[in-house]
Amino acid sequence: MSPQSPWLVPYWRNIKIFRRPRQSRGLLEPRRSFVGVAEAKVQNPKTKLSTPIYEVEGYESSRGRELPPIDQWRKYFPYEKETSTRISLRNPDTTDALANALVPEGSQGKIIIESDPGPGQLTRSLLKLPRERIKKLIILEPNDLYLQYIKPLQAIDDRIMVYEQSGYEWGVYNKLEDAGELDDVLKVPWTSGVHPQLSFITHIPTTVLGEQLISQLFRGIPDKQWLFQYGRVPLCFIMSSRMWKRLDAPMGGTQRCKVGVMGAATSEITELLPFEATQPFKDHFHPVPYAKYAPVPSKHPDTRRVGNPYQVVLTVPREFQAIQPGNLDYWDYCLRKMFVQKATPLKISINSLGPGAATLLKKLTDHDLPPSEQVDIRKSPNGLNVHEWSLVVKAFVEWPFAPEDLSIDTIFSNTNEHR
Amino acid sequence: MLPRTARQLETTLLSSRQSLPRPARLYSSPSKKLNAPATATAHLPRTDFPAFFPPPQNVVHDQDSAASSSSHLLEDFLTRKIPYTILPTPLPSDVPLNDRERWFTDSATQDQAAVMDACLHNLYDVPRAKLIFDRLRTKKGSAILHVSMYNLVMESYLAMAEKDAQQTAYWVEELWKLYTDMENGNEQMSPSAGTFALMLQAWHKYNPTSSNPVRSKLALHPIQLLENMLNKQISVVDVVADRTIASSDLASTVLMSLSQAAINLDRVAIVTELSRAQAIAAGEESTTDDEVTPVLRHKALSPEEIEQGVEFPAEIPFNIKLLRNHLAHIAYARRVLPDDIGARQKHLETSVYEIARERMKEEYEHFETLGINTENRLKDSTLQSWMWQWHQDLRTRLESEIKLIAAFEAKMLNRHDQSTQLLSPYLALVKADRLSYITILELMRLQGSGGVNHGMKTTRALIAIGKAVEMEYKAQMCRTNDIAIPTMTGHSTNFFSALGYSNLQKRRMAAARHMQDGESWTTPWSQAVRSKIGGILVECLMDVAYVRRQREDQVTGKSETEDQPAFYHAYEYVRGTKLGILKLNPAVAERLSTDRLRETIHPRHLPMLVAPKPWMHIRQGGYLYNKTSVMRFKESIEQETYLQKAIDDGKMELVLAGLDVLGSTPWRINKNVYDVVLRVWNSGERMGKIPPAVYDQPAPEIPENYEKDLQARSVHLQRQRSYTQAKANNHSERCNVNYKIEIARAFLHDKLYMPHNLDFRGRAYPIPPHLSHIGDDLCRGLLLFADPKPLGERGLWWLKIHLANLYGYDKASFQERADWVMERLDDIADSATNPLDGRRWWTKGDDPWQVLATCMELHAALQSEDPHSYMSTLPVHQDGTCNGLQHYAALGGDAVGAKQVNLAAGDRPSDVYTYVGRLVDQQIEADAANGVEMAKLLQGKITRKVVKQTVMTTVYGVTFVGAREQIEKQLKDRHDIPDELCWTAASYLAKKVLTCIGDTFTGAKHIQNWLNLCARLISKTIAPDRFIDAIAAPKKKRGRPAVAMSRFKKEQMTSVVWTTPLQLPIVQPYRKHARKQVMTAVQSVFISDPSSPAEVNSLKQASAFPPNFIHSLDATHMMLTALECHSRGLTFASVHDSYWTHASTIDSMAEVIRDTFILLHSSDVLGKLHQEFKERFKGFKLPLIHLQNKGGNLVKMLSESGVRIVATPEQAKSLESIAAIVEVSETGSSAIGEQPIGSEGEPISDQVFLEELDEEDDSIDEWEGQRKKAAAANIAREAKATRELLGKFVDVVDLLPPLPEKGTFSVQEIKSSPYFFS
DNA sequence: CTATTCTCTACCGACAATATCAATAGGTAGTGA
DNA sequence: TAACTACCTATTGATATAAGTAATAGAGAATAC
Repeated sequence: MSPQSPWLVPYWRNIKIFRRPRQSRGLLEPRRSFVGVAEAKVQNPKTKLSTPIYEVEGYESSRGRELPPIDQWRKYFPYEKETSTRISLRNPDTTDALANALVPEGSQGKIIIESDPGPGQLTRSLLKLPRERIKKLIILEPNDLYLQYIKPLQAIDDRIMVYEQSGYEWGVYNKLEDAGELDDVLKVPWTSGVHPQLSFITHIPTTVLGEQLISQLFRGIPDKQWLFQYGRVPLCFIMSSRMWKRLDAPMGGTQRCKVGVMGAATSEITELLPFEATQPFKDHFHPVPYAKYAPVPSKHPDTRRVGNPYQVVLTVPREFQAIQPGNLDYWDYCLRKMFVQKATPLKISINSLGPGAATLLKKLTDHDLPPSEQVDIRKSPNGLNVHEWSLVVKAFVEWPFAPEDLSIDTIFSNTNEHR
Repeated sequence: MLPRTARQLETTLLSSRQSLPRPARLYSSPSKKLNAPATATAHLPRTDFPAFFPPPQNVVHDQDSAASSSSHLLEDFLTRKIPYTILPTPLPSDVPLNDRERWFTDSATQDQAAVMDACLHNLYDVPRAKLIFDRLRTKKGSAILHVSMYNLVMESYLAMAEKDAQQTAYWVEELWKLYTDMENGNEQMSPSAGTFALMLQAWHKYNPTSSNPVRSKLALHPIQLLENMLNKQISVVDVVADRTIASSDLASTVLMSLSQAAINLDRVAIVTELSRAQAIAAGEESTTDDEVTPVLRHKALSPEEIEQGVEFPAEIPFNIKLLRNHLAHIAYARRVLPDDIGARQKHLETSVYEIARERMKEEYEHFETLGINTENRLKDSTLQSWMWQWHQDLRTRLESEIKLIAAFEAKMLNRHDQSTQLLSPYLALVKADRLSYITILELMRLQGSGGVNHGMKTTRALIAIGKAVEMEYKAQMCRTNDIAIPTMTGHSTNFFSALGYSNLQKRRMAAARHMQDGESWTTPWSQAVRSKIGGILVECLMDVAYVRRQREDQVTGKSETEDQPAFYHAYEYVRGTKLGILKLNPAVAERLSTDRLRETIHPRHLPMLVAPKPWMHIRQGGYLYNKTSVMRFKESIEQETYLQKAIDDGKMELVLAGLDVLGSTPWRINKNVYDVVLRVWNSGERMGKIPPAVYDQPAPEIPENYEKDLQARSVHLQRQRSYTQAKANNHSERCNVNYKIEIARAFLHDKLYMPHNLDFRGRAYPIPPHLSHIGDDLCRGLLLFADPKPLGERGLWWLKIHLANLYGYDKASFQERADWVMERLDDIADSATNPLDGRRWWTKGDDPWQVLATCMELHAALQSEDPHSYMSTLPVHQDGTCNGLQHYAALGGDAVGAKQVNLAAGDRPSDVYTYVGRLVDQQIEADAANGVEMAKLLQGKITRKVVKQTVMTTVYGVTFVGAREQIEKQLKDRHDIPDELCWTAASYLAKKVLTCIGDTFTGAKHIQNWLNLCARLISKTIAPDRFIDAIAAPKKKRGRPAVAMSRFKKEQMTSVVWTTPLQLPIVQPYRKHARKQVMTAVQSVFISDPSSPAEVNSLKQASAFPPNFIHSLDATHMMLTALECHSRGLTFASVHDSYWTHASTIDSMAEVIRDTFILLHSSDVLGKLHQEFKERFKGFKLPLIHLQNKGGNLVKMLSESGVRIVATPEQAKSLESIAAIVEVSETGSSAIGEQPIGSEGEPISDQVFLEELDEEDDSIDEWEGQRKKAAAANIAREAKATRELLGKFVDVVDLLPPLPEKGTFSVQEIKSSPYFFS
């Protein structure tokens, strides 16, 4: 086996599994799944700081502790497959503004989990805030190069805990708990307002994975999974405008989609900074694509291409959850099936829900019910609000002949044939 | 309670299967009379049936001489130059339509023709048909136009003249006009016998002295018509006997007028001919000589015929049927399938829907008598009874729906132009009653296909239903045409002699022509039309078909019912893209694995009761009325066109004869095995690969932290999903077995035959999909040869070996295997006599059901008084040991490889898998010694099983990734390697295994590479006749390279095409088909248009060529063996590389297998392929730019295989990126042609691209100069290497690598290798 | 005419993404010269 | 009657969709323009 360059290791592997190349472990040596803080402090970074391509005067001595000048980021963080789709805030003014918006004056003793911070511009802005506002800052960052600019901060500020894993691995949160990292987080009842301590921030990459993460996190809310077991924890996403548009799509519009409904049903979603505050992309984010063949105002602004607009979004779980605990799968199923024909009136599109689903129409238009409990079946799925959706789902749940197996698909994967 | 009763009834029905009436009833109508002819079969002399081939004993006496001489003939046959079928390369899609139509009809035209066809049928809308026809016939020379199309149109005109009294004059006039145009050459379409038959009728009906005179200036008197006929050398008898002449009276009249005309013209010969025809038709003259009794005259009329008022032949003086029959006898060289023998099969094929209806109705009424009221009908009855209900509703619905559609379309036509796509004509072709059955049955049949649980992909369903309607229409036409069916295409004691071949050819062509003349013109429907028709039918079905479901509320215990659609439409997402599916209501799906299914199977999917109709043409053969294609085409009309051409040219005789041989083998169901199968089935238990009735694995439990922990949740979901999948698999397996049992039961007391057709490489497959010898162990266990042969001493011995093989003991010498069996006679006897209640030894074998069958056969033989004279029917197999590698080894002369796949003799069989396993093991030992961790882990764990699949699949070009996957699976199965290491270990092993295989089969490796390279090069070429246009095409952007590059991509239209030694042209179908959305009533459907041209997929062309070539070779070997076995009187069947015959004839078959293999491989197969490429692709240009790729791999490979192209020193300088294969010529000659891209220069002559042009250098400069002037500064930026390559082309023939050198192994050694096939 | 991303990965039997919406093409009807 | 425009509809093309991409090497094609 030729030793693989760590750079060639695809991105998802670092997210899912363990950062170190296989070769670094002995064959049967158990996997080290987690690098603790203490250990990380003692242990020298495996990779040495590599010599930068261009020296910046006076910078080298503080390198790591401080970030390079923002116009030099391309040189200090050159193209790497692993990070190529990870968008990070680069402009310190923007991050300052964001930090202030997220932890405004008057906040106290916040515990913030920042997942996948990249080089850490935002991290630094957070640390610059008045000390009493933030009690603890937990960083989840898997990339070696970025860690070189994150870890030195630990020496400066003891509020920082660094975990060398991505926040996209569910396992890492179990680790946090096991390590007692969240022991001092209060469990705040859902009805007692937004969680006063805990906040979550993450940069969302421009990949399917990023978009997945967002929808997964919404899905964690109804059953109070993940951080939501502590209460209504606000989430801050630095995400593509493409994704924001989907979340923000108005009822009845062509953009309205499943994740938009799920988002609206579970959370209040706002732009934490105005759109313009993070535009244009090249002034605010890293990486800026090589301009010659991929100019930044792209022809297709709504694709996952690096360089398309990014912005900052805040989501706060709603106190009243339209999705009853345990009903998540039903919602998922109904939305998924119905949005196939999102512009077709319910009267017809309801059939997607299963054989004989047309009988649900009777329930939805039952004149014995108050008008607020009825649904206009001439509307199409993209024209329904959350309340109307909850009526549809309710009818479905109560339908004795509803399909039993709501699991993702009934199509066999055709991978494992052959005898 | 009612449900209980129903349940009981159901079990009663199930368990009493065996005692149900014999299946013959299944295919017969209630009337007893029909059965009579069928039973008469038994009394016919053996020689007459199956009459397709001469009885073996005729051949036996000169077997030796025949064998030895045939071997010479075969050798001559194989070593001659193979005649190629050559057609033009398809043109790219942006070439104007007209230029493309000569060979490949586009689907818009196809649709027009099909609508016309439909409009003509039953005179549905002849005026519209005429409009379309007039448009179509402007496309002179297009492939779609055919004289039989003209004839059908004219026939309809004539019928319209009669039907529409107001318009008689108009139609008659149009008829004569069209004829005149044909005669005077305006149409480029010469009239045929059919045309004249029509014109004579027209004259007869509307001549000035007739009762209904129509004045037409163009009308011709029979005298003139006869003159025209004679000019075209058309037989007058053919005219008289033509299909379009409906009655004997009319025929007689036509004959008279022709006779009169002949007298007037003083053509004595014609007069004589006609009077003889008259005598035949009058029954005065024996139609044939003494050998064959005239069939028709003595035939009793069938009840149907009596019903239809067919008159007794003897009662009329002139019977056209007699004449037609006579002609058929001549065309088929007297081998005509007697009506009574074909009757049951014909009835089966034509009356499926009626039979199904009767059965459903019966079932329905049966329930009625049980007192189940209509209220509960939807809930409690059986599948059949439901189907009957659905059918009633759907039929009514369709009747009104079709009217609505017709009205709507009529309205649209008034408002708009004619271009609207019409569907109503198609729907009018088949009665609503049948449309309804087709829809229901097809949906039931497709249930579970495409990996959809209890359902199917919409696209597939709609197309299948549309196609079924089309098939039904065409089957009806066949029945109406009622052409006599041949039982042979001719035979020859030797297929390979020139004389034998030309005999075959002559006879087959005469038969094909006769069939074709007897059929009226029709044309296939496009995929879009099929899916639209399917859409309408399915939509209606979903709307009307309901079942009642009942369930109890788990909390309240209250029972709820609801009427639900029996079929419903839904969408699923597959990796984020939508997929439309049609599903059965769960209540229905449940019944499919329990209820009886025979009503749901179309005979198009069943074995036949008589030997298949011999293959005469591309869709002429196999089933008697249901048209099947002789080759299974991928979505590629290119393949079809090639085959059509090859058949037309008479090159396919041996292939077709081979298929006939395979189809002529009679089979029967193994009753003893069947009984055991049935018992297992009814018990519902899991055994011998029969799945249990109720899935027996526990569902995964929900973990505690499921609610809170995202990770736990996703793990559980995954488990749940795989459980659901396994359960669904169980169900669909159960359904499959149900089908097999059902079919076996239906044929329990009959001989059955498997019609065969080919895949595009020439491999033969039995057409029946459910039950055939190509199926799984269960299918094979259920099948026996119908004709017994005495075992003999050798037969008994082979039978034992066969048993050992099936059980899995196949690595020992033959004698050891036989001994092994003898040691287990006790177990065998126990298995045979007490299969289920005994020790069940058979169930532990590799192929349990076949083991059981063999145990029974062996036991019976040993129990009999004289085992050697035991009449055995069990097929005994001879399997090639890794057949693909055998062919490779023979091609490459690999000594080591040959030994391992038993081409070379050994005292016991070699096993490649073990061998490769050992090699890998040795390397691992070495690595382990060097301290490689992974090697230490894997030490001693490399079994045969681990490497087997990979070795097998190297023939198919498995890649590293694939191999790793296979090995990983195997390692995981061992359970002695930690799961998380399996993957790494598999990576490590995969590399080793692939290298070891390469080392063992060096010759094979080289050949594989050679084939791959050839295909890679060929698929990137531009055909010579397209070349000039191709490079001149992009005019807009003045030679911008990007444009040129994409241009080249578009111009990649050349598929790899080659010809097998049996002259079958093989076209690789891999192209990048553009697909479009087509709106149907159910949903939009995403289909490709097979007739629209598409670029080749060169990657696929290259990677699939080596396996395809090898398969075309093993197919050839099989066909040769089949033909030769037939000549020697052996019963033969095959599953690609497994050859079957009676135990007693194994020895002779073994000899044939070896002879044919040796001769095949002695005929310089590869050399011929190389030669063919050189000829077929002569002048095909390859843009040099395509040789550039990442890492220069291609150039490196070419260079290593010895490719050199000649270039001038100047050129060489500019060709650095491909320097490895450039040879600088001293003389200034060059194989590289140059042409700036996209310049609008004058036409370029061919010589520019060929070598030895002194002026060429000048021309280069000139071009360069021009370009520099014209081009702006940005062009100057173009990278040097690419610019230099872009304008350069080379003949692909110059690039084809020389053949790799052959190794030392000589194929003659195979003769003495006992384990070559074993 | 380079950098980056995407695709595909074993042959055959046995084939498949679809709803929606904006933009465009094409046809009709009406009108006034 | 030819020509023009406004208006309407059928066709075409582009785009979004789901969501742990189970594990992932390496070549070749496609894409960006």
